[in-house]
Amino acid sequence: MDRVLYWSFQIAGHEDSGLVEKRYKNSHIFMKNHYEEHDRILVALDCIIFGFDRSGLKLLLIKRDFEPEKGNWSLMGGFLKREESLDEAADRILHKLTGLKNVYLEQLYGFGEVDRDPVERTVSIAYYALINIQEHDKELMDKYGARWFPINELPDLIFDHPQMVEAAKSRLQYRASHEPVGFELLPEKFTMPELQILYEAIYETELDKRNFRRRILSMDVLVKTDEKQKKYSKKGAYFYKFNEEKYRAKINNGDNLVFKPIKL
Amino acid sequence: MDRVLYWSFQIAGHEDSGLVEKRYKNSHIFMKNHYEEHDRILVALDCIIFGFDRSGLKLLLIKRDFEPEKGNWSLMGGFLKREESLDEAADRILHKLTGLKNVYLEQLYGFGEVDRDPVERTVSIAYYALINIQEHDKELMDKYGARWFPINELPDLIFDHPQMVEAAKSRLQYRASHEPVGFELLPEKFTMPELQILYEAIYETELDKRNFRRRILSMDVLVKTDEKQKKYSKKGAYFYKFNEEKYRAKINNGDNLVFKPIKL
DNA sequence: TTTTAAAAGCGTTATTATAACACTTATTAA
DNA sequence: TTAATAAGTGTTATAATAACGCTTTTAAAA
Repeated sequence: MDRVLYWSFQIAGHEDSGLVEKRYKNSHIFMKNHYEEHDRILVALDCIIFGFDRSGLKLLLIKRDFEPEKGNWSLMGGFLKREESLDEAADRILHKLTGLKNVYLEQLYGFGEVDRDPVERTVSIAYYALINIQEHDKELMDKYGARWFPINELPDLIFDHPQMVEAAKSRLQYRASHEPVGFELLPEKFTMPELQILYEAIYETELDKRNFRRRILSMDVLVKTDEKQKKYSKKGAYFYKFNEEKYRAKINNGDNLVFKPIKL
Repeated sequence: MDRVLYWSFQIAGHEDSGLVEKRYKNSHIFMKNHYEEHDRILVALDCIIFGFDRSGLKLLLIKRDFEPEKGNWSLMGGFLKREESLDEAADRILHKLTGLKNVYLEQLYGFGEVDRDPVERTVSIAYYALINIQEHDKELMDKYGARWFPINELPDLIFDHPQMVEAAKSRLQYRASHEPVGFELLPEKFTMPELQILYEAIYETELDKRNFRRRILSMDVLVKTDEKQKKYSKKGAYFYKFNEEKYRAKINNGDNLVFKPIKL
C-alpha cells in the first residue's frame, strides 16, 4: 500500500507542476476549476505494422513481456508521455521496435472501451505503419521477441488488438485505392508480378494481369529498368522503379491520379 | 496552492482505488510497476455537428463559457470520464447540447499536439455527428449559446478546432460516397431538389439534375409520396421517403449499393 | 383572363472506363 | 531438343458516366 501511495503523490506532483507552468495568459481560479475536476487517464499507442514479401502481406507482432497477458502475442505499443504529441509517440514506439525513422505511419482509430485493458482504464490510439520488410533491424526484433506473421495466419492477440488489425486492414484497402502504397511496402526495385501480388493481398482478391499492368502503367509513374529479377521464373521479370517526382508533379497538377487497379 | 494539493490527493485516491479493484488475475508487483510509471492525461472529446437546411450545410457551434478563450466560438466538447467509453462520452456530450439520443455519431480522429490546449496537456478525440436540424432542443441550445453557422461562413474557432472541422468535412464526403447520409441529415420527407442541394453542399460541386435523379432512383431505396412541397416553387416538388428496410435488405444481399452520385 | 416567371421533371446520345478473354515469348533444367 | 514455368502482350464487349435542352406545372403579375 505504501508503494501505491508514494506513486500517487508523484503523479499529483507532475500534474500540478504542469498546470502551474502552463498557466494561461487570462488564467484565473474558475478556469483552473474547470480543468481540475476531470479524470486523467492513461493514453496508450499501438502500432499495426504491415510488411510485404512475395508470399503476401505480413504483420509484425511481439511477445508481450509484462503482465497481464505476459508471453502472449500483441501489437507493439507504449504509453503517451506528457511532453510528446500522439504522432511523436507513435514514431518513438515504432522506432524502438524496428530501428526505422521516417516510416509511413498514420493514425487509425482511438479505442476506448472501459474494460479494454483489465489493469487500468486506458485509451489506446492505434496507428498503422507500412514498412519495407528488408530494412528493419533484426537485433531489435530479437530483443522484443518479434515475428512476422502472414496476415491470414495471425495468432490470438491480446485485448482488442484483433479489432485494431481489422480496422487497419480496411484502412489499408482504402489508402491503396487512393494512393500508391506499394512504394512504402516494396523495395526500391520491384517487378510487376510482385506489385500485383501486393495489391491482390491488400484487396484479398485475384486480378487480371493484363488489366492490372495496363492500369498501373497508364498512370505513368513507373520507370522500367533493364535489369531482370530471375529468382522466380526462368524468363525473368523486369524490375521497375517508382518515379516519385513525376508522381508529386501529377498530384500537384491536380491530376486525379487514383492508384486503384480494381473497384472495391 | 492548498487547492491544488487537495485536488491532487483526490485524483491519486481515484487512480488507486481503480487499480486495486481491477487488479488482474495474474497480477503481481511487476505489472503494477509497468503501468504506474506512465503519465495520466486529460482526454477530451469534441463534436463536429452537421446539420442541413435548404440553404446548405451547417455546423453547430457554442460560445465557450470558461477560460481560456471564454466567449469565443468552439466545438461542443467535454472530458472523458474514467467509467465511460469514448463512444459513450461523445454521446453524452452531444446529448447535453442537442437533447438528442441515437444520433449518427462517428469517431473522426485523435488530436494530440502537445500545446493544443494551452492550460494543460489534453488529447482530444473528435467525433462528428449528423443531425436533423429540425429535431433538436432549442432551449438547450440557448443554454449553451449555440448557433448554426453555414459551413462556409464559420467564425474563428479556438485551438485546433478548425483542423477538426476540415477533417470532418472530408470524412463526410467519404461517407456520402459509400452510404446514404441524406437520411440522417434530412427530415423524414424530402424532395429531390433538396437531396441534390445536400450532395452539392457535401461535395462542394454542382451536379446535373437529370443524372443525379437517375442515379439516386436507380438504387431503388426511395419511395415517392403523392404529397408535394410547394414552399420553394410554383409547380411544387414531390416528397420522397427513404425505404430503410429495402436499403438494409440490399446491403445484406451483398448488393454493392454505393450512394455516390458523382466521382470525387 | 392571359401572360410571365421560376423551378420541377423528364430521355437520348456520346464518351470513357471497366471487364473478359488466350496465345506467344524467354529461359532454364531435364 | 524438348518440356516446363512464369512473363509478357491486344482486342472486343459491356457498363458506367457525362453532356445536353425542352416541356410541365402553377402562382403571381399584368
